[in-house]
Amino acid sequence: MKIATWNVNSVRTRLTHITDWLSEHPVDVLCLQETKVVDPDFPLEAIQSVGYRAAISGQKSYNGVAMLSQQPLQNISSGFTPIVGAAAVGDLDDQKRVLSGQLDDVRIVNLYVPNGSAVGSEKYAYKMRWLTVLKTYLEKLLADHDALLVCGDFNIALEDRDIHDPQGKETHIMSSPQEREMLTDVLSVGLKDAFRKFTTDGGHFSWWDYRAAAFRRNRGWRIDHHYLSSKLYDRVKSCVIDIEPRGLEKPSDHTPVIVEL
DNA sequence: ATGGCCTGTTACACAGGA
Repeated sequence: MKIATWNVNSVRTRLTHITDWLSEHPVDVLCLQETKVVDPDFPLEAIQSVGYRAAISGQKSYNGVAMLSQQPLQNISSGFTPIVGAAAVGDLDDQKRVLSGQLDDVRIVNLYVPNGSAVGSEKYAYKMRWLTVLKTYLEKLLADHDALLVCGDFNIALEDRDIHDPQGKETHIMSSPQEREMLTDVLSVGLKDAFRKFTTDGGHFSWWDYRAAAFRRNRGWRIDHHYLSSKLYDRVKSCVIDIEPRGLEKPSDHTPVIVEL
């Protein structure tokens, strides 16, 4: 089984990149983030034309997640609320960032973690609050599903080897010590990084800034991840980053990351 | 040289991204 994650920065603008990629890489499930479209306007026909169906949770202009799959997913759930209850979630499900579904025995969670804007900002506090609820959400899911895969755009690079240049990391969004501690705490529920099972060196990234020729110079960050429960971590065969779509005309600033179970 | 870009919006500059 192959599962991929890709922040496409607008599903409509990136539609041919997505359908071309699926035709060349027929993964079982492709998890998308930042679809930036309300559900009635999701480009379903184009997705269906390459043999996929879509579970979607979108909103206008911002955020939005989708799961494209060849076979129908089971037990699709959107947001934190169905798992942890409305009281714990508050307003956090107003932004569409969480989608989950099951394929065979594998429970898949697709996440678009808040960016956080700048360390210490209001959006940064929102990111921390969101991650606190995420931990509860994953704890509850793990209690019912020992084969759990949590993927998406985490907007956090956990280690210095995940950044082209760790200088200034203490105050930079995505690498501040508080963010790293918070994500480490979330993963302590029982999840491990699939990519680091196979690749230990630096220089491997999933996002490059549009500015300053960052991709050409490989000045990137590894912020898109697949985290696996112990059962799946033992079973995972590969985890690779496909940098090719980042080099296309008018690309997303992120590129797909693929696991094979 | 510490900035450079991109997307969507009842847009015509701005918010948000990372």
